[in-house]
Amino acid sequence: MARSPKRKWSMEQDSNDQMMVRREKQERWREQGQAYPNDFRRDALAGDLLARYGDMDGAALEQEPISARLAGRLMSRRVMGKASFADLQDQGGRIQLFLGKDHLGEAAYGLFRELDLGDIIGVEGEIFRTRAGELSLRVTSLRLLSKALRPLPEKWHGLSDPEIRFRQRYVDLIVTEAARRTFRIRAQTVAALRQGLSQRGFFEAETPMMQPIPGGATARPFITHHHALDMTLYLRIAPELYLKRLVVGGFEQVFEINRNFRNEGISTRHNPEFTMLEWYEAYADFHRAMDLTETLIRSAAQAALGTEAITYQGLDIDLGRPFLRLTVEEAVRAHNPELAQADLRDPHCLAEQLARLGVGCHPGWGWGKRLIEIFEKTVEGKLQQPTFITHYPLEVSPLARRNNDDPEVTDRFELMIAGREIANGFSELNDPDDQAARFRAQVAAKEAGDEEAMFFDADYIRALEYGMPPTAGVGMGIDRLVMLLADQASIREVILFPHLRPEQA
RNA sequence: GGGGGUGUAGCUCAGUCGGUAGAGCAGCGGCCUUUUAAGCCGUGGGUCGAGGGUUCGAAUCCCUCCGCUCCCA
Repeated sequence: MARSPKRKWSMEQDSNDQMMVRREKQERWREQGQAYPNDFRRDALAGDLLARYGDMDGAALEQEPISARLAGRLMSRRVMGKASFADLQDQGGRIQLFLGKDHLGEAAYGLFRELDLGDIIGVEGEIFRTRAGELSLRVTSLRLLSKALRPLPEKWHGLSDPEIRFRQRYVDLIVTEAARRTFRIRAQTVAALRQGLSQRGFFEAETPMMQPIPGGATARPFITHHHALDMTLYLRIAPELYLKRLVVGGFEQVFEINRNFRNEGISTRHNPEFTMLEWYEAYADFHRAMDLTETLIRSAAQAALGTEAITYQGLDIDLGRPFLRLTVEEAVRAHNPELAQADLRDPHCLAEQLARLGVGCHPGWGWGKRLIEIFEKTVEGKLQQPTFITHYPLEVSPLARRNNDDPEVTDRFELMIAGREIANGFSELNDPDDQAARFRAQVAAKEAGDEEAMFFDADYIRALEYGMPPTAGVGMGIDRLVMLLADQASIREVILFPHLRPEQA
């Protein structure tokens, strides 16, 4: 599969006139002594200085000078002969520097004029307010700490090519404030979820990423090989069966936040590796799981955004109001008025409805699978405000507990927000005999050609035979939740290094 | 897999009817001590994604391929 070489990606030969100039400067810098010093120590961050002294007026600052040592990247420059302004960016923000020949001295001012945008520098000086009123640092000494050999993208428009933004995320993070914000939201979301579970007594576990039998979900796995043991291993598609083994073991409230891998297509909503939160709570049912799901999402929004009223792609979504709760059958009937209640369990009526919708109906599908196909086609995308859809058919819920009143459905829910599945949870199936039967049905489906169907996990059955307490569990897609909170349309915007095709053949 | 968009200087983008490549930022050389998309004067920089075709002549028209991107399945 030969690919045409793309000049902007070639690693070794892509030097240009600007890089030549920077390399010459680097060479001169090397000749002057230690070219990559690491003895500069800062004592402040740009954002902290702005927060702390932003309200202090110029006169007060002159009376009681505050000195600071800052380090960061030179992002812009305004040179006016013997005095200049520049912007320094560090992890806490961006602050303006004032560099006057009088304060800096001839030699250091000369060094400043040699600098290039993107260089990493260390500065020392005093806080003051400019004539225009901007809090700035009057620099009294300056050092080059690391030379930028490559020019930065344009200062005003920044980086707009999405391919370069994802491939060279380091450049994107330097120049795109919105990208930095998205990943701050992500970190705060994960931290809030972790804290919310920890403070309720949940135990954080790490279970295998490489599994001999990939379980806990219906998906095609990645396959790998362990050489020393000469055995096939699968990258996990879910941690579920291991976390429930831990519940058997006595960790009655347990959770994990980690990566899952699914060997499926790539789209604006799918990345081959994605982050999942799963938690399990013994002596709870799916109603309790829905309550906790709701609470955790609210606290994540509050932690990351400071509000529960969000806007997603122009749509106002209120996470503060109680989430709606509807059964699958109620939702399907509401959006398919031509179906009567009795039709919902009638495979023939459902097949006719699928045909009307232009969806093919596989002969192996029972009424439950057919009903879910209709749900996904006619309802799912319309559920904009947070809605729990409950009581999924048994056929599509091989790990969920049967409903007491209606053994054809399970005590399961999915949470839909902005037309997308955000979480999936249920009262866990803890009857080992029922679970074994469900696994056998999955194996039959796999043998009939369903690549996504589950394997039979005998050790998991053995674990259940020791007795698992009645338990509720939830899985929450972190990437999709972050997309929602950060108002991003593509999963690539919320994953630091999304999967892309390789740069060169 | 199907359809739409797109690929031109380091970055962001123009490029008319097919006539041999442009701007801003960045760079380089000057001037300039309160600017903030600083300003002014001067100046270098191009495999127009790749390959093929049509043509006297192709960034432009046609074909194939590659990448990115959006929508649909």
